[in-house]
Amino acid sequence: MRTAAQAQSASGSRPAPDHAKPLSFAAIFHPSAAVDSDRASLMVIHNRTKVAKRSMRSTDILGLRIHCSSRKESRVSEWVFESEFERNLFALRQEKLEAIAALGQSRYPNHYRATHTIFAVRAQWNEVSGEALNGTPEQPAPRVEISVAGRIMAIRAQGKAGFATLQQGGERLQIYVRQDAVGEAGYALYKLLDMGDHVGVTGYLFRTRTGELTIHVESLTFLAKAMLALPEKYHGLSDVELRYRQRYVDLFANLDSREVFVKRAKILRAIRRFFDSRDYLEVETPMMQPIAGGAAARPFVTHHNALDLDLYLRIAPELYLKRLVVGGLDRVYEINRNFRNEGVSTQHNPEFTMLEFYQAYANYHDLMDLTEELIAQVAQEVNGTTVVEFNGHTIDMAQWQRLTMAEAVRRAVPGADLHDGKALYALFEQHVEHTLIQPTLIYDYPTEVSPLSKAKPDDPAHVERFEFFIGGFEIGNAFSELNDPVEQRRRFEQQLAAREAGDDEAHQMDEDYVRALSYGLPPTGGEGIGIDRLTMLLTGSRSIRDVILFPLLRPEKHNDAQSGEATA
RNA sequence: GAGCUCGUAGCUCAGUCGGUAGAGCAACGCACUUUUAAUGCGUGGGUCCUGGGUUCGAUUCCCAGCGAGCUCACCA
Repeated sequence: MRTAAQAQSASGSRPAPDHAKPLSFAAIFHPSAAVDSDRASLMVIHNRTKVAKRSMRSTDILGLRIHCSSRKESRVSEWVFESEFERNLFALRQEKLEAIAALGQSRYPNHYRATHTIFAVRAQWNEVSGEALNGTPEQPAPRVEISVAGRIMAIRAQGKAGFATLQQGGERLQIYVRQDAVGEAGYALYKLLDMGDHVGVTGYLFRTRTGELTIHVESLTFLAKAMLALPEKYHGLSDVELRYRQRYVDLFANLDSREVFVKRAKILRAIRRFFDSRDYLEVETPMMQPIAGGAAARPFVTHHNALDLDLYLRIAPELYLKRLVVGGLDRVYEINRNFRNEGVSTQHNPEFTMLEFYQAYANYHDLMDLTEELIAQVAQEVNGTTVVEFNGHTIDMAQWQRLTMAEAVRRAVPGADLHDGKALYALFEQHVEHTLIQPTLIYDYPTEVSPLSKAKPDDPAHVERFEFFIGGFEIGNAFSELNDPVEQRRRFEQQLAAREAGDDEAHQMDEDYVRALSYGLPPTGGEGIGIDRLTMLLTGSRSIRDVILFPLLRPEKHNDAQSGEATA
């Protein structure tokens, strides 16, 4: 209901109401969608006294109801505004916007041309002294004229002058606005500004008596208004649910949060550089697949209407990437989303980002070397060091340990039976995995637990497979790929039997994949690395939701509609 | 899916041994031309998550629901 209304108003096609209705968000945001007198009535809410405000809640103004607090009659507003406080604030800011327009400023200007980003200003003048910038009364320094734009994150007015802090590009810079420099209209504009507003300023750089680099503003341009209140300026937004649901607020209110996603982008860039420089080809394979293969997991199902075809969101790109190697793309990698219809936790999100790469003529030993190099190099590029702090541990992403699974289990569980593959793997998961804080490669997995891996030539009980662990959880999984089509078909048939026995995570038969292998897959090594988890490590984030911009949450329910039905 | 914890102003948090609530920031008004969590004085703002129960009375106690966090299980 909410989304439909918003979509309609956003498209501008919503017809004007044919009779007076409670003032809606759409009406405020798209004045053309509201009758003119709706706007006029907004203007009335000015200089309210307590008495005036109270009476306004239940009184018609100009024959139109404002409904400041009549929640049940104003459902659309109810969806948008959290409270009467917000509703009033929005209306008040709307008036300020009109007052700003009356000063000759555009309400929502189309552009602003700054000469510098705040980052650039800091880069160039952060170390320049106050003497050099300000000069002396006898010998003033030549002025550094610049203009920057940003969001107001702090504002302090003091009579006929004031300071504000602009934030842009994750950096902050103070501005100083005084009436005798910007004029009466300019200062009137300054006084109409609120925390969260966007402005552009032109002026010259100086340092205050406390030494802070500041723009002495000579021209102030209004750019956009914040119609809602910002989070508390000292603590920021700390409610984790709000941070995830309203990431747009989290990102500008908590610069640490922003930094995580900047780093995430750097990680992706570093990975691409790493593989590009080794002649890997970046590819994109289907996210919607008729058969969800390449991993053991429950898929999401969707439907293509025109083809009347059920499709699965992919649980892995693996089988398509190996088809490409059959096709002669010897080195391929893909960084993209996988979808698994399973639980959520601090380490699991239903959609997550996976790097997978395949290299013809390589085996798992080659991939071990490549992995250690990749992780160390990415850490170095992103953090400038290979050492990270994670969950109270100091981890060096360049110091690796390699152990066979049998050896790892033997150390943790003396006297354990190392010959039963499934039991060995269970012991590993139970006793070893969470202890692998420092980067560790575990190799030579039991064949029983590795259906897609190639057996060791001299030891059919083990396969050429490794996983690697950092911070106590798995980051990647790699093996020499099974490329015998007869063996592959046999394993699919085993999976099919398991599926019929009720295992809905067992692989489906993929005839076309077997056919691809039948054309000849060269000996190939392949690996998958969880990008979200790697990002957690490199940013010190303890939850996967802290490294995913919009993690999956249950939609918020608005209680008056829901609870009414529930109790009926 | 199970267990534990949490839900009070826009935000960050107190508090009520059961008698319908407070602070700081934010907002509004006034003062203030080098402040920076500006300051001073004043004002407004709350279905204390929702529903039910116990009670003279529930934001507080009990039950259920919704949402979130953590841990465990499955999984990467």
